[in-house]
Amino acid sequence: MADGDGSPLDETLRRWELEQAQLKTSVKEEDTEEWQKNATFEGLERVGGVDLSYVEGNQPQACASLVVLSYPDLQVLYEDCRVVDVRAPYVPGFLAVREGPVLVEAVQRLLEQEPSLSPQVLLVDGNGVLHYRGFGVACHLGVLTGLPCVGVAKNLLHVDGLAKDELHKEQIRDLQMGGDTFPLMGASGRVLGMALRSCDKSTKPIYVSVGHRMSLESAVRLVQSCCRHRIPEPIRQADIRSREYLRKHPPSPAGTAHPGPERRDEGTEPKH
DNA sequence: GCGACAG
DNA sequence: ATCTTGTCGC
Repeated sequence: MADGDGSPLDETLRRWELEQAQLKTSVKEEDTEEWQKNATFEGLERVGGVDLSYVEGNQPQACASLVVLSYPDLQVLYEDCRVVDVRAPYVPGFLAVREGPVLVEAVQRLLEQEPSLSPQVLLVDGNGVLHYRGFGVACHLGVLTGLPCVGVAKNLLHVDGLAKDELHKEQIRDLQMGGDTFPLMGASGRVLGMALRSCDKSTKPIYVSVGHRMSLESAVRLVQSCCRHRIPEPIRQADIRSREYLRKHPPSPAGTAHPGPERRDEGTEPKH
């Protein structure tokens, strides 16, 4: 994206790029799970979802949430919400740098503490290979957790010629019912993902792309089978619960780091 | 050159 | 991402 002019920001972006490129290199042949091979996903029992909720716009504190739902009935089996520090800023193309670390931690906690509840696949809020460098947050999480991952974005990332142009809008209008899709083919000719009308109610599609250890076809079918609303239930629950958790456990403003539950003063200014 | 740009 | 009121529909 940016040409190197030597600015500190540029340096940082280049470093992030290299780190991600390194991770991408470690991706091996797409090995898939047994349950992906049959049309009804027999053998699939647990689907995970992750999301972050923020306080205002740029506070370091956020709530990271990981939920695991039963499949196919989509009942919550596991929930983990906690306030975390998010250091990196949001930079389009580098969402994984911002949200990846805390989400990986959440997954690893589950794998260690409740392995029997481990998700067999993870739905991620963001893109997979539908990404500037073919390595979105869903790929990133997949590599670092080893779990099959699917990227689910609520908005189209403009990459490889894809854009919300007239053609795109027309294709959206042609989506008649829940389950309808159209491929997202970049100028390179490669299919980077699928636009999916996830339910009858909403006319705005979601954008599904491969994250890790799964085919696009399976990914789309899986996501659609998890949709009671526009957003697939695992991600939706993670979103709802992280937001609720923040509301109930408001992080202290700034600098007031450690749990300082007590404040004596009622007003800002001591009256004299 | 400017703008567009997952969350 | 987050801030917002009402409103339409099952």
